[in-house]
Amino acid sequence: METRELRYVVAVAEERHFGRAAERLGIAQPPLSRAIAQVERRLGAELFVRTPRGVELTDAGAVLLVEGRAALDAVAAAERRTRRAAGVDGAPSLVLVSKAGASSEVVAKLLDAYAAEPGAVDVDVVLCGPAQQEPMLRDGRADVAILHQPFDDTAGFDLEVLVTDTAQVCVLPAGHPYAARKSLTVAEVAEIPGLPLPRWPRRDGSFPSGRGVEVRDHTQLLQMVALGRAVVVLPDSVRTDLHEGHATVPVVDAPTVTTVLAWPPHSRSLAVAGLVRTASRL
Amino acid sequence: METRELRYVVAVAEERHFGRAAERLGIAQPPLSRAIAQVERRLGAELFVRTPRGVELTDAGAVLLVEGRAALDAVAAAERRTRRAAGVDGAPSLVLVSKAGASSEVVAKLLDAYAAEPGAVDVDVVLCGPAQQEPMLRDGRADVAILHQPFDDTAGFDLEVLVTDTAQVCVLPAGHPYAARKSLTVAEVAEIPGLPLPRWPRRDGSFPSGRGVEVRDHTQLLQMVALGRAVVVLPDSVRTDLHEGHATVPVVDAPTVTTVLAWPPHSRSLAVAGLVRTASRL
DNA sequence: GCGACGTCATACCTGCCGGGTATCACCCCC
DNA sequence: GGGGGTGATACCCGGCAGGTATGACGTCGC
Repeated sequence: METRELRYVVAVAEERHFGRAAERLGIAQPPLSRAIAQVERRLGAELFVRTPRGVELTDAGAVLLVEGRAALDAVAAAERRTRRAAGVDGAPSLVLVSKAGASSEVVAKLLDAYAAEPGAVDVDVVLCGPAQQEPMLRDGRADVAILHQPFDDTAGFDLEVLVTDTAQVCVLPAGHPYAARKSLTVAEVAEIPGLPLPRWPRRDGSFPSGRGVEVRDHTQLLQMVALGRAVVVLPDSVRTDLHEGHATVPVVDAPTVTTVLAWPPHSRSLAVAGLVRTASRL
Repeated sequence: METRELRYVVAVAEERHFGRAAERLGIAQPPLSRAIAQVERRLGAELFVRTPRGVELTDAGAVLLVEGRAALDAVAAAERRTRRAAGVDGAPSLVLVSKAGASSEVVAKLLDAYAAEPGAVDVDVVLCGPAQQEPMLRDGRADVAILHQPFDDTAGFDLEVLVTDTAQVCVLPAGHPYAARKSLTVAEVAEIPGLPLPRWPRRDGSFPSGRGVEVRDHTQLLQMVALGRAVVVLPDSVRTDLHEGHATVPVVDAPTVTTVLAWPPHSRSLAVAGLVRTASRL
C-alpha cells in the first residue's frame, strides 16, 4: 500500500466524510472515492459503510485508522531523521523535547554532562505541551524526550530513569487558607473549594470538559496557580522553579513520579546512545 | 515519501548496487536511478556515494535504511492487520508466534485459560526460529509473541511476564563425562572439549562464523545435543521436553531467564488485551 | 597505455493512472 | 414530491513511472 493511499484512508476515517476528507487532502472528491474503492478491493475488505450522512468505520477500517497513523508517523520519521542526518554541517544535532516549564534542573545537569563528553553533538531543546511529546518522538520531529511516569504514555519507547521523586507537594496560591496545612491527601486537593485542578489538552488539542482552567504548559499552569485559579500536585523538585506567589504543602499519598529519558527503540543513533550513556552515569 | 520510493531506497542500500537492486525489485535499472535521484533531490541529501563498483551508504543513507525498514514494516503491518480484521468470518483470530520447540507448558496453560474466557477468539500459534519473531511482530504477521529475556530483543514492545526461571541447566548428551558433575559454570560450559555451543541464525538468515553446529530451532538443537554435537544452557523448565538422550547439570551462575508475552505497544486489539489479562492472572 | 568491462546516468518514448469536471443515483427531510 | 446533501460513475487529460538504447566514467588486464 502506498503512503498516499494511507493518507487518504486516514483522512476519510477521521473526517467520516468523503467531501471534507477530499478538501483536507487538497483533491476533488471523485478521485478520493475511486482510490478508497481501489484500496478496499485490493484488501478484500470494506473499510467504510456509506450512509447518506457520510461514512461509518467498519472494524477493518478502525484497525487501518490506528495502524495507518502509526505507519504514516514512521514514514514521516524516516524522512525527517534522514533530512536531519544529512544536515548542512557534518555535526548532526539531536532534538530533545521536554515539557515547557517542567523542572529544568535535572535536564540542565544532563545536558551539561553530555556536552562535556568527547564526541558530543549539539542538542536542540524543544519545549511543548505534555501531550505533544509522544507524537513528536514517533514521527521523528524529536529524537529523545523527557517524560514523567506515570503521567506520560511511555509505551513503545526505551527508557533511562533520570530522577525518582517520591515526595510531592501541592502548589497553592500564596496566602491561601490551605497553605497553612502541614500536609494534604490527593483526595483533599481534588476537593479544595474554588480551586479546581487544571485541564490539559488531549492529543488532538481539544480540552476535556470540566471546571478547571485550561493550561497548555507548566509556565501557564504556575501562573494560573499564582493567580488563584488552579491548584496542582507536582514533584518536590519543582520547588526550585516557584516564586513568591506560590505556597507548597506536602501531599502524603501522591504516587511516585519518575522522570525518564525516552527514545524510539529502533534508534541506532550514536548521539542518542551517548546521551543515554551520560544519563546512566548520573 | 511514497512507500515505493522507500522500497527502492532500502533495496539499493541493502544490495549496495543499483543493478541488483533493480533486479530484486523487478524493474529496470534506469528508472531506479531516476527515482533515487529524485528522492535525494527532494530530501536535499545524498543517500549514496556512487563508486565504480556499486554504491556506499552516506550517513543519511544509513539512517534512511534503518528508519525506512521500520516504516515499511509499519505499512505492511497496517495492511496485514486490516486484512485480518476483516477476516471472512466475524471472529477475528489472533496470531501468536513462539519459538519452535520452546518449552510449551506455560504457553499451553495460557492458551487453555484464555480459551475459557468469555469472548475469546481463535488463537493461531505459529512456530519459527528465534530471530524471526521480532520482525513478525513488527510487520503484522503476528499479534503477540512469546519471548525470552535477556536473549530476545524486546525493545519497543509491551510485555507481560509469564514465568521467571531462576534455575538453569546445562543440557548434555546422555553419558557424557560432564553429565556426572554436580554443577557447572557458564565459563565451564563454554569450554567443554569437543562440544561447542550451537550457532543461531541472525536476522537475515545467515550464521555467525564459529565451530558450533548451525541450528534453527529448539527441536533441532535438542537433537544435536542428543547426537553429541552440541551443548546448551536452558531454563530448568525445559526438562519436561527432554528425553533419554539427554542429561542435565545445574548451571550455578546463569542469568535469570524471563518468559514474557510481548505485543506492539500501539495495539488496540481487544483480543490481545484479553490474552494479556488472562496472562496477568496466571 | 589502451581497450574491455562494468558501473551508474541520461535521453527519449509509451502507456498507465491519478486527478479534474460533469453528472448520476440515492437518501433524508422539509 | 422536490430540494439539498451524500457518495459513485463516466469521461478526459497530463504527468510520471517504466521500458529501451546509449553515454560517461571509472577499474582492471594485457
